[in-house]
Amino acid sequence: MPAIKAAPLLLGQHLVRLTEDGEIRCRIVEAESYGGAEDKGSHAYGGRRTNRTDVMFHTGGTAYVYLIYGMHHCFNIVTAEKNDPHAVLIRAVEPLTPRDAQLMAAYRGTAIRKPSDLSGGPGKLCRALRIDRSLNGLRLDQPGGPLRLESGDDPRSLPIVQAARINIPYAEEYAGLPWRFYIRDNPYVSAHDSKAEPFIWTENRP
DNA sequence: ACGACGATCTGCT
DNA sequence: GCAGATCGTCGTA
Repeated sequence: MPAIKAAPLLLGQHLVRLTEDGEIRCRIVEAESYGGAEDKGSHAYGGRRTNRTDVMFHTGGTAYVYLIYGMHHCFNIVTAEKNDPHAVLIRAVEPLTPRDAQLMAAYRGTAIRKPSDLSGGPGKLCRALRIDRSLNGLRLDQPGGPLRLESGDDPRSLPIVQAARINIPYAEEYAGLPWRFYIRDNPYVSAHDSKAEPFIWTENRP
């Protein structure tokens, strides 16, 4: 399905990471859509298919992980059919239990003063969950896999805020589009938008 | 083969 | 609020 439709549906869903230290469970609280070859903000703009963007052309449910600024990883979920490059960038997650939070904090290796320090931001959550490019191209629907997506809260019950995407000034007319979704007032979200109106997701939104 | 730059984060002012 | 880190990727030659 198109990333713009998949992004709000991913809110509340669980992300499960299996490492040698055990399993970490969290739920997605912020997601940003990168939709199709026409999106000037997307790595696959114009249908650009390179070694890096190749997995964006895979079928929905595949992980797209890349390195940014030479030091941070970003994790995306591919959402459409083969050869149609839609993906949703996961921008923030919330640990389900104190034990999950504790393991994530250990992986972060920096002082956690507020919830968003732990996993509020695409690079932070990747560090907190030990996600790197070794997971690029991974299927997220494999039981027992190192990283997987499982059903969690029904997004229809969540107050969802739709706001502009972050940090894509080069995207021209696509830069300001409200293609970022997050759970209202959630402390793990990377950036709140005071002007945006929250809504309850229905079949016809967005 | 080279150079510019990025879907970010951190620490310091 | 802002500079610096740090390297894979991609366009250009």
